[in-house]
Amino acid sequence: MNSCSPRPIVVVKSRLPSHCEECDARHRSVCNAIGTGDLDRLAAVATPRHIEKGETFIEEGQPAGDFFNITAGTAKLYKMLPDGRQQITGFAGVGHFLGLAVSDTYAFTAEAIEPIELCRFSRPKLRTLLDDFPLLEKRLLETACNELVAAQEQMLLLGRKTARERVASFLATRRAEASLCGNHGSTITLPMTRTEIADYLGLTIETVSRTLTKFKQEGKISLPSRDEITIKDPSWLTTTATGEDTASAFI
Amino acid sequence: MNSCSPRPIVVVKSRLPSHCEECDARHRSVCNAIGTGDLDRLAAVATPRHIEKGETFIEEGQPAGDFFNITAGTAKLYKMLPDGRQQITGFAGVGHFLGLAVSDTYAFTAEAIEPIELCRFSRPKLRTLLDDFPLLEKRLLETACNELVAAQEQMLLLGRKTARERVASFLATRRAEASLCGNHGSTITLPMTRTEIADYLGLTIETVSRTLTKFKQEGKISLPSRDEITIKDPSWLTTTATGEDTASAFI
DNA sequence: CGGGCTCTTGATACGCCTCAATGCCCGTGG
DNA sequence: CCACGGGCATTGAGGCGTATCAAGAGCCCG
Repeated sequence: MNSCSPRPIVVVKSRLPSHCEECDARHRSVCNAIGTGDLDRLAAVATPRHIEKGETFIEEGQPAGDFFNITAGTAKLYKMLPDGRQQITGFAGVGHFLGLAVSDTYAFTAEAIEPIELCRFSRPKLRTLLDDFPLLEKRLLETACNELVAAQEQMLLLGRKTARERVASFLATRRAEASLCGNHGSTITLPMTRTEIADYLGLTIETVSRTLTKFKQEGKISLPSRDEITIKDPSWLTTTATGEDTASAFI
Repeated sequence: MNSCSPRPIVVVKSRLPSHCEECDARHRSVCNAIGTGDLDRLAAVATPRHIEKGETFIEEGQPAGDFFNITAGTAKLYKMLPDGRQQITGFAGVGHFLGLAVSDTYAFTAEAIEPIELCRFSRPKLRTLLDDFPLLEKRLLETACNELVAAQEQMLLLGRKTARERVASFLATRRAEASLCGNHGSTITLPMTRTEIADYLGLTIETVSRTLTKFKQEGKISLPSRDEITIKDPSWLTTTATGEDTASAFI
């Protein structure tokens, strides 16, 4: 869920297996469970691959044979209904590990919204790795738990929040993630379109757009460009995200 | 998420630590990662406890010191907004393991909607157990992944499904879970109230009630009692749950 | 047989969706 | 350099689905 790719996007050279030590994902991914001395073991079972923007590399319902670790770029993860409605369940950035489903088919589709570099692991190869590095399994459990917490937060958003609260929550989360990545400025850069934001928040593109316009008119944000948003009032954002601003005093 | 407690509820005698082998959760929980010969090790670190209906045993935001394994009854897991709106993120039944959050505070509240029997593990004690039984950690990762898949499915429901589809999905899921527990009848028993169903589906109690009434009028279900629902047309249920019944031909 | 609870049903309001048009940005080619 | 076109975003008008507010019905239990 943490998409920390630098902007503007520069050409990223494909990472060879032997380059695990200099990988951008090295320190923010589960890979950090493996000591530098054993990195060649990891590199031996990881196949690097490049994914174009718009290309899907995991498809819902298809046999789940591989796992992926993103080393550059961002993907959207989504589920679809037969009539085409879709729900984005999350965005996967650098360091994100994908394909954890125990089931034999993938539960969601993953599509690149920026050019992606990733490492592919086959199921049996990952298994041997897990057997040799118990710490790796611990790290996977940790990340799964963190994603579970994020999923519950998203359920609260989708089930109970208003459009205003959803958009504010989205901006607050994006800003918090940017901070984690070392970017403490008040301007956030969005790799996704309005449509993708809408599909993530359970809204329509028009509602997202109208809500952002309203925030701008209220002086809380500004929109320097299509993919940039400047937060002018951070504390307002967090209170709006949870509805505290409209909540009348509750005794 | 699997609540398989028999109805009507009979008095369940508190399970002493040494009784792990005859525990109802023994074979459907992570406990099955521990061989029968080592059960005394498990029993030694598990503190059995009884929870009354309506009592909470995990509170959102409180320090996360313990883990729980439910051996009888059902709990609702929910998050709340400052103004009182709440979203139930899941129901935890027999065999469900709770408290997996890596963070130092709980991410949700757990409240018994039926009388509950559970085993409590302190954080350090679970850690030693995990170190001694690597298989247990594998099982925890499996269950976390399964919950993640369920959470994504619920996000699709909350973000993109209509009230009709939500209620149909809920009934379909409940029926599937009952089947897993050996109950293959077409009547499902609900341990939760209409309000709780509404808070789980992101709806109001009135909408849930109206939708069920409509399904009854259409001859798809019948409502023998307050907490029982008979599915008269299972295939209709699954198509309605995904919107296939209203989806016009998409070329 | 009443009291309190949950559930059901009805009337109305409102937030978001839908449909449709316009505007903006940017790459392309004359 | 500017006209053109395509994609994406914004804005507007109107409709629909679900929420809200308000009774009334059914059920359980004393």
